[in-house]
Order: sequence, then structure tokens, then C-alpha cells
Amino acid sequence: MNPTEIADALEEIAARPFDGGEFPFAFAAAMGSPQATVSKLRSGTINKSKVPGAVLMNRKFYAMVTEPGAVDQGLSMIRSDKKTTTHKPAILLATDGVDLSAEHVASGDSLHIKFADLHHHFGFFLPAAGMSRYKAAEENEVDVKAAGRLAKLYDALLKKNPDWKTPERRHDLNQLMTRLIFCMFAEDVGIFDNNLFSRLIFTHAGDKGEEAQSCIASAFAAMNLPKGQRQNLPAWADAFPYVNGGLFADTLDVPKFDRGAYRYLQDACQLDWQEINPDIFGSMIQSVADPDKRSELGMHYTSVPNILKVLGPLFLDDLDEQIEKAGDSRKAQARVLKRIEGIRVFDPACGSGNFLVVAYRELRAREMRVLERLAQLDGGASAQMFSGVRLANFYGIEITDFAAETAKLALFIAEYQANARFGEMFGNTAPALPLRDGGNIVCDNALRLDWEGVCPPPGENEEVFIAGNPPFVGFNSRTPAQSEDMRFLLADRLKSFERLDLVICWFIKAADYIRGRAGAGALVSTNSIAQGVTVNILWPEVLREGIRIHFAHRPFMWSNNAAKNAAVSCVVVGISSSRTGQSIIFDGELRKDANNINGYLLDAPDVTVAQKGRPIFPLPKMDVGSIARDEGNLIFSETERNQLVSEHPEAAPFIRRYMGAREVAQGLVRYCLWAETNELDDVRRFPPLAKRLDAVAKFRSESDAQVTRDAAAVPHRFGQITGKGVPKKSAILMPRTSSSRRPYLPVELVGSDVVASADCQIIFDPPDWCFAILASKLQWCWVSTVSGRMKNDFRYSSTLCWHVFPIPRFTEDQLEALNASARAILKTRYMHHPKTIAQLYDPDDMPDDLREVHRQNDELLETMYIGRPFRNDTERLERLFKLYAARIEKLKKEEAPKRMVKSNG
DNA sequence: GATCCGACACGAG
DNA sequence: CTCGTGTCGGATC
Repeated sequence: MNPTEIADALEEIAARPFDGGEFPFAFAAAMGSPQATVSKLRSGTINKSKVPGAVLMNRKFYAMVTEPGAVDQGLSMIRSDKKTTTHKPAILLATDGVDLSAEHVASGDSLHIKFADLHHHFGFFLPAAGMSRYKAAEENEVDVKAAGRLAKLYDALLKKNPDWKTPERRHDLNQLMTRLIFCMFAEDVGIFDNNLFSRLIFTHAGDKGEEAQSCIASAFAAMNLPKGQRQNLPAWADAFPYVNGGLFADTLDVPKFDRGAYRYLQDACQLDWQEINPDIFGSMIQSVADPDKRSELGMHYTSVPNILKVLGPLFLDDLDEQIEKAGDSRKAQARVLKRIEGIRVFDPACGSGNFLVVAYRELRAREMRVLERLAQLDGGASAQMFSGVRLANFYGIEITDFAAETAKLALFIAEYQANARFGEMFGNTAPALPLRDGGNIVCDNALRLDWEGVCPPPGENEEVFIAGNPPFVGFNSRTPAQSEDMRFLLADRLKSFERLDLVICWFIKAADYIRGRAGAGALVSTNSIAQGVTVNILWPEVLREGIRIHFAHRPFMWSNNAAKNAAVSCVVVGISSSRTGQSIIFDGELRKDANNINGYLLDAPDVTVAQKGRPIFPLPKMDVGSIARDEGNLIFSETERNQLVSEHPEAAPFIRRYMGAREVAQGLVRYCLWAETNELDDVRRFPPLAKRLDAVAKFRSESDAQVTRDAAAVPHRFGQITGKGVPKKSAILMPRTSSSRRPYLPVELVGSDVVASADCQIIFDPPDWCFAILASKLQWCWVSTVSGRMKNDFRYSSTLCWHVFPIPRFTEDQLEALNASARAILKTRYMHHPKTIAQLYDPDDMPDDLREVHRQNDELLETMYIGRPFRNDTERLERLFKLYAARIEKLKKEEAPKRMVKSNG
């Protein structure tokens, strides 16, 4: 069951006469319980409640039918029932058939409604169906329902007209859908006479819709012809006004309707389309044309607050300031008006147009404010009939046809709604019909297209603002076509880009568009563009020849009203070709003026850190741990290992401790098989091990990767071994992924009997002072700035975090002092045995003595940099980046002569 | 729903 | 060849 089906089922219950004995079971069925489950519920076998008239379904809901007027008592009764604690229903609900009260147990939110309105609140009940709450559904009932009904109509039409499934016909079908939506909207808001469209279609199409095809075709044809030119159309079609405006410009085939499709069309017409939100609705009906995404129901739409994170600092805030400053000056206000009329907004990944819709709406709102102010200033003398904000100033590129069509429609609807408000305010408004020119939405691949062909460069008194939320696609999930697009765009420009996110292409293209002319752009992106290796590759290419980052939102968790938010950390980056204007960094609720915003989205010079496979300071090399590539077969839990060793004590030498990030941070214990290349037969002697080796060989031989298939021949060895794989005496382990909440990185020192997994970086047989550096605040600061991230957590990498970590030249004495400091930290940790690193470094619960020894370590180390401890993290980073930049400069100078020699030789 | 890291293919050097 | 990184995530409490 998806949300719309649940809504429909609840509507049916609400429409039927109330039957108290039946209601809980009907509700269970509406929530998607299969008939068999409902029967068991009815017979009492799985009804956990002992209260008469109440039904409790484990983890789903607890519903009670009460005496008339006793709804709230009923609810508090089941709330306090012990069974509620044991069986954890998601929803509590009590009703007497007139009123209904319900409660969402986890959040405590409650609902008090008339029983007959049950279906209007279906979003609230979704947890009873095992779904999480879907706020979009609660707030935008009409949008969800509309999307659901359109999906059914779409499916029914495709079923009846299989030949329409071809890509060419799909466009026609998509256009048909948007025209139908327009008509349904128009007849509900008064663009058409009340119910004009549905009345005429349902009168003339026959009871079963046998004539729907020709009726709709006639209606559309009429709307595309001025009255008086409709001789060839049936007389009834003359009632339609002339609409035109792109939407109806082309003639269009209409598919055949069968009874089902016809009924779904009727259902859709019955909705009150006046209430739909063009921004959200657009995203929702995108899923209509893509059955795979039906269950998502617009999950990835950008919420209005997130859109405003882009549009606000891009130009709306500036406009507001200008309006504010203009004050009582007629001339200044008129100038603002002029500027608003010259603003063009371009979304190169516009989807169903929600950025454009919001931008349009916001511009209209500001225009209204200015007009209002002007009317006050001159007593209405300058009142104007029409808005100067034209849809033609809104440009979009969208790759999927249905979304592109929807975007055009959404803009029309937004325009209509804005005009209606304009009319309310000023008493006059543009006639809704015929539609004027629409937005310039192009259905094409933005990465292949010359953007200037879509949105011509701004002329005199014009500004273009690029805004949008392009797709984030990591290299693992890219389609071949997307990879091709990246190569097409980037092959000649970037040294390595294959592993970067697709989203960077939009930044490159946006920078190209605005470079050398007045312009600005801002895009939502995954935070990976401001972290890790991407920074040094992407930003030097974007931030050249006058482009700067003029505002940025530091990473925030993606969220919209959808039930299951995409779990991704996002940033917004605004780039501009203008040197003037304050740079601003937004961090959560904070807003901070910046001198310069660099690729890490920090207020710092444009230094970006490049990966280095070897240390560029006097530090030992750090490696990534070894990778088993074994489908788990070379790895043993503690129990498995103990069992093996008790059965085959001679196998013990082949078993070693195996440590990943969890083992380091949380003290888990795992083991792995570890043998030398020539020991395959020695390992095979043990039947349990032989079995595992076979599994490894099988798994590897079926791999897509050549290197892994090759490794099938040595199943007793890890698929990728770093160096010798094991230390002589000791090793420092640094988890590759770790929580960023800890005040220090969870580094650990281990003995020789350990194999590090790829979830750890490892320094083999290190001096102790390395530990002191890795455990320092300075290292933490550096890592928090330059490391890659997973969500918001650190991805430690040797190439960015260690090999390039700036240190001063230490004296022998200083190294000795750091050695001692490292041992002091370790000793303090041991005193808290058996507490794990995760427990010891819990930011809320770090022991005082450990805190103190770390403070001393920091003081010792930092004094070696500048003769005293640093005052704050800003000072730490400044110093580190200065040292880094100087070192890179020096290396370049050393490199240059070498290259000369090479090229001469 | 907050928190915290696993495993591997695949590209880069 | 050897080595390192990313993941509009996922498991787990």
C-alpha cells in the first residue's frame, strides 16, 4: 500500500455508515493488513487487547470504539493500558463514530477530528501501516491525492494504449497529462466557468467514456483556436475559451480511454485543484511518469526553506535591502521596480520547476511590496495594470520530459495564483486568458547543451541568476550516459574527475556562464564538493579569472517534508563574478561575514590541499590497511576463532587479531586468517579453513574486478595487502571513519599480532611521537577541515590528513618530549581499563585526567610551533595552512629545475 | 531517530 | 603492477 491507497481506503471507511464492531478491522485493512491477518485479528488470536471493543495490533495501532461522547476517556484508557507499553503500537485511536481522537505514540502528537474527516488526515495514520510519518502528506493532502490519482490515470492510459509507451509517444502522453491538469485547475479557480471542462467532457463522452478520446481532442483544439475559427469542431466545444499560450499550441493526439481510465479521469476532476502547491505538487507528480519512483512520491523535492537558502543570498536579500533603503523615495522605488523586471532566473536542472516557481513567487511578492509603497507615496497615480515580472524571464533545462512539461505548467499556475493576489490588492489584474508566453523550459541534457542558447547572456539592465538543485550522483551509482557526460565536459579540463560527484559539472558550467560578465549562481550540492580530494580538483577550475564564492551554507542535513529524508549532508555554494559585495558564510543559524570563502567553505585564503602518497614533512609514511575481499570468509568472530583453535590447536599460528574502526574505537574483537603465500597447503589441512578458502575463491572468481578475480588463486591471502601487512613490533591505527563529535581522533597503538583492515590507516613500527601528533588538537583541526566526510563524520586519509600535515622541524629533545607525552596519554587510558576509546572520548563524558593529559600534550606540541599554545582553532588552522603553503611553494621550486633536466635529457 | 562506522570496486599513480 | 578513496548509506542500539 502506498500513501494514496491508504487515503482512498480511509475515505471509503469515512463514507460508509459507522459500524463500531467493524471499524477496527476495516481500519486494519486500510492500513494494509492482508485479509488473513484481519481475520486473525477478528478471531482474537493476534488482538493483544483485553478491553472490550478495542483492538491492539502489535507495533501498529491500538483502536478503541467508545460510547458516544467518551472518545477522550477512551484514548486515555488505552494510553495507560500496560499492553500499550509491551506491544508498542505506533498509533492510538479512539472513536465513537462522530469524533475521533488519535495519538502518535513516539512523538506524542495528537489529532482530534470528526470521524467523517478521517481520510483528510491519512498522513497521521501512516505509522499504523508501518510507514514513518509523512509530513508532506499531512500538510498537502491535495498534492498527494492528485499525484496518486494522476498515476492511476497514467497507468490506465498506457495499458489501453500500449503503442504510447514509445519515447516519442511518451511526450504526447506527458503533454496530455499537463493539459488535463491545467483544465482541472482552471475550472476550479475560475479561469474557466465553474466545472466547465468536466461538465462538457462527461456530458459528451458517454457513460463509459467511449467518446472521451474525440471529446478531449475537440476540447483541446477549441482551446487552441480563437472563437470564430472553430467551424470544424462540435458546437459544444465553442464554450471553451481561447487558452493557447504554448500549453495548447500544438495539436495533440489523444489516447483511447477505456472504462477504467475514464473513471480515473472523473476521480481526478473531483479534486479541488485550487489548493495545489505548484512547488511541491510538481515534484510529486514527477513520480507519476516513473513507476519505479512511485513510492517515493516526490521524496527528493527541495523544500521551500532549502530553496530560499539558495535564492535569498543569491539576490532576494539584496533586493529586500534595496527596497528598505529606497524608503520614501519614489525614484528609488521605481528603480527597484525596474531592476525586478530585468531579473532573469535560470535553473539548469529545473526538474518540475520548484526553484523557478519559488523565485517567481518571491519576485512577484517583492514587486507587490514596491507597488504598494509607490501607491502610498503618490496616491495611486502610478498604479499599474500588469506585473512586470514575466514568465519569459524564467529559464530551465530538464532532462526528463514529464518534469519539463510539469515545470511549464507549474509556472502557469504560479502566475495565476500571483495574479489573483495582485488583483485582490490592486483591484485590477491581467486577464487569465489567453495565456501569455510561458517560461523557457527546454527538455534536454544540461551537460551537453550550450547554456547561452537556452538563456541568452544578460543585456543592458538585465541580470541572470543561476539557481538550482542539480542531481548528486557518486561514481558508484552513475549511469554510463552520465559518465559519458562527465568525460565530454571535463576530459580536457580536469586532471582526475572520474571519482568525483556528477554535481561538479553544474558548478563548472555555471562558472563558465558567468565568467567575464555580470552574473551569479548558487546551487545545492552534496557536501563532498567542499571536502576531501574534490576540493583541490574542482575549485581551482571554478575560482579562476574573477570568480569567487560570495556565499555558502556550511554542511546541513538534507530535509524536506518527505517521510524518509534522503540521508545526505548538503551545502549551498554561491559563486559570483563580482568583486564587490560582502561574502557571507551561513552555518546553521549563524551568519558570518567573511573576507574570503575558500573551497572548504571556510573564511580563509584559497589554499586547497592536494593528496600526497608520501609525506612532504619529516613524518613516516602511513598506509591504508589490508583489504580481505573475501565476503567475510577470512574473518572470525571471537567464538568462531575459539572453536577453531579448540578443535585444531595447530591452526592457531594462522590466526591474528583483525582490527577495523570498530575494533579500535569500541574494543570489539575479531580475528582473521593470515598466512604467507607458500602456506596455502598448510592452511588447507584444516577442514573448516579449507571450506572457507573455497568460499573465498568462489566469491573472488565471480567478481567484476580483474584484480579480485586474479586473487582467487590465493584464497588464503587477503585480496589487497599493504606492504607486508603486519608490523614487526608495533603499529599506530587510525580509523578511517569516525564520529566527528569526539574532541580527539580515536588513534590507537597496537602490538605486532594485528592485521589492520581497510577501515584503518596504519603506520608500521612508528616512533611514539607520531601518536602524540595524531592525538593532538592540531591534527583534529586539520582533519576536520581537509578530510573527506561520510555524512558529517570524518574520513581519515593518509594522503590528505597525514602526509601533508604541517609540522615544524623538531629537535631531538622535542621528539623525546613528545614520545613521553604519547606514553602519558596511553598510560592514562590504561588506568581506565576496560573502558573503550569510544567511551573515554565521549564528548559528554571524557574523564578529567584524560582531558588534562591531552591538554598538556597540546600545550607541549603547540609551543613547538609558535612558542605558546594557540588561542583557538582559527589560529591553529591559519598557522597550519601557512606552513603548508610555504612547504608546497618550496617543493615547487625544488621540482622545477628537475623537470628542466628531464625535458632536456 | 540518533549514532556510528563496513566492504569493496574501481580509478589513480 | 600497487595503492587509496568514495558512498542523495546502512546497521544497530
